[in-house]
Amino acid sequence: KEADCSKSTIYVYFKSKDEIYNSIIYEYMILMKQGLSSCIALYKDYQDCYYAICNLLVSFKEKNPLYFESILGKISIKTDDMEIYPVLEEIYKVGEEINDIILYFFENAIKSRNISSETEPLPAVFVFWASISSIISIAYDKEEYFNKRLGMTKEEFLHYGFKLLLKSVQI
Amino acid sequence: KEADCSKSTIYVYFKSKDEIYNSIIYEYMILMKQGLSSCIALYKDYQDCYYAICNLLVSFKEKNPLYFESILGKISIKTDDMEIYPVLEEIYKVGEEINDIILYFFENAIKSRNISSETEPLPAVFVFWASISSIISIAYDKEEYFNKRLGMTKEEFLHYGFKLLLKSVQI
Amino acid sequence: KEADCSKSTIYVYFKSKDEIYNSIIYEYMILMKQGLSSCIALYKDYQDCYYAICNLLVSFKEKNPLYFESILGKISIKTDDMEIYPVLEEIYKVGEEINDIILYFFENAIKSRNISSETEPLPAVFVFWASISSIISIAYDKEEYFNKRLGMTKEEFLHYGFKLLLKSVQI
Amino acid sequence: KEADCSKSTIYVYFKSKDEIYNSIIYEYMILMKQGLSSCIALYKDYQDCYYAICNLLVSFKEKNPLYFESILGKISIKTDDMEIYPVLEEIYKVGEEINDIILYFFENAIKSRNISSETEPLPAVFVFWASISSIISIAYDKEEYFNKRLGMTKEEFLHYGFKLLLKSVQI
DNA sequence: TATGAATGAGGATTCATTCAT
DNA sequence: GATGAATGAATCCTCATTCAT
Repeated sequence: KEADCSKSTIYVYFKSKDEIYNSIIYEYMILMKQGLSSCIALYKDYQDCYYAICNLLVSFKEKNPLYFESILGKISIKTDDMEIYPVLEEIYKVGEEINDIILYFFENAIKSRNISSETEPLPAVFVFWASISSIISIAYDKEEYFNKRLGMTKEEFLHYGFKLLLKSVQI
Repeated sequence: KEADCSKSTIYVYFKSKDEIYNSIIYEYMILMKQGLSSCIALYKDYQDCYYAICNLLVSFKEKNPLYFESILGKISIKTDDMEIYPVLEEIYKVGEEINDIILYFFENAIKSRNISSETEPLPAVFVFWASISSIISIAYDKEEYFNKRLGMTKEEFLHYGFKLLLKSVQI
Repeated sequence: KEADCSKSTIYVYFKSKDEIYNSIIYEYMILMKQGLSSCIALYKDYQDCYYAICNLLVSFKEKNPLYFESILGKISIKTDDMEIYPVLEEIYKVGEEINDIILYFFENAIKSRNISSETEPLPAVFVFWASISSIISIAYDKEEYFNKRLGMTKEEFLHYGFKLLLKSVQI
Repeated sequence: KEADCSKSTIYVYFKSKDEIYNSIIYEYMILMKQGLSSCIALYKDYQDCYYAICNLLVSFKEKNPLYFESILGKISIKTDDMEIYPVLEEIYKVGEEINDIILYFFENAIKSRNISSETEPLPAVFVFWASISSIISIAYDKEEYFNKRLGMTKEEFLHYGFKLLLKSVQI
């Protein structure tokens, strides 16, 4: 409806529903990568950068609630369907690039002695990736509950969560 | 097949597929609650207890990969369907009890000065809940990738993730 | 419509359209085999038997014009789909049995010196099978034309064709 | 693709898929007629001519396996669609001309006392037409089976079939 | 003349659910 | 209480055809 065209027209541009889905994921991942690059480029202070990245993810959840988890879930996944849907290969590549950006953030913060040198940067990338995205998801899903039981707005909860996580690697 | 009865017979006991699904979730949540209670009861050292809880969640993912996320997602959620499916009310209640158990763990660890008194226990419950479950999920989903790129087994990655998280609240 | 049930009901009994199609073919082939057996059993004179077989085929075309060619086409064909549709295996077997019946007819007629001993019975089975079925098909398809241009009824044409064919092996 | 034009362009030259199909058939029928004329002109010996015609048909099957049956099936068919697709009228005419060529072959062979004077040439045209084309079709469709069960190559089977058929009219 | 873009109508298939017995 | 039989509604997808340019 939004594209103002009939169902059959979609099939002129995409081979199957799977391809539509993968293409959407791919587009969002490209945006995600660009957003992350900007964060790294703009914020030199590691804390500013960290929160900028967190907020970027929040804005993705805000704009694409339905695809948020899918986007993150597609990172670092190889499948046999890659031969059928070449876009999956592209998705994998952007996923790697996204990982590399976060990895760069950790390595830099270790070098500048802002986060503990004990931190193994590569696994930490995935621990943070998983934790942050999951915190964002529950902040949205359980917003009402958090208002009532915790007396916290979604934003307050998110900030608390991001801060707590960061402590795990801070000196 | 496993229940050794026909599809129609299921409808004698459950109103709909949704109700079946919710009932399964409910059963698993009861088991989860019992498991958590046991952890709290058995392990007096806060670290032992923490890892016991983590391992409990891992064993749930192992046994019920398909329901793992659903179980955790259903905690602390109120919906309009509660009037249609009374089991949702029960799910909510067990969810609260599960939260209370984890909360008790945090409060105790704060009292015994094992974890930082700055930690706000109630929001921390949710941050940990979200992070641990998400780390477990990606450990299983991206196992192959972690083996290759990180040179880590699933178990090593999980232990690293759990340890890192705990640091966020440790003194 | 004829089965007085909805499309979905069909899928309770058959896995796919292919399976429906193959099952129909199979049923007709069983009938064909039974019909041929009866001919062989009933008619001891080779000419009587030959025409009885021809007429049997005509009656099949009459009753199942749409499947007639398919039935004959499925004889002696092996395909990779046999693993997917077990009924294809059955179709192949009945096809072989049908071939054996016709083969028996030829061998007997050779033994009884009614048809030429030069005739190689096995290839002859297929030549006759192909020719007779094709003659029947055109007799029905071009009936109107034959009426006008040849001044022959369908039945006259068929009889002429069958007789002509038989001459090819007669002493 | 082969015509190096877009799908829509086809519709400039043809009204519908049916018309494309009929036009292809028509072209092949013209070729068939020319081929048959050549056979008649080139081979004066009736046997040489007969086998030349058979081989011509085989080469048509070889080159256009998908259209072979259609080409032969369209001969001597009148339909109501003739008003919609004028090419069907043309197809009918060439069909008649093809019939006349074969008819001429039979009449000549009867005159020259090479084939039996009992043979009614006009119906024989159709019996041979049907039989030869059907033998060719099964030779291709069941080639593998014939190799195994009959120990015959496609070519051997075809030659055997053509020879057998000819016996039906030989003196 | 040529075509890019679009699509309606249909077709195969699935699946949660119902209901008479 | 248990179930065999049935199905409506939806979903993914195809394809011959149209039409504005």
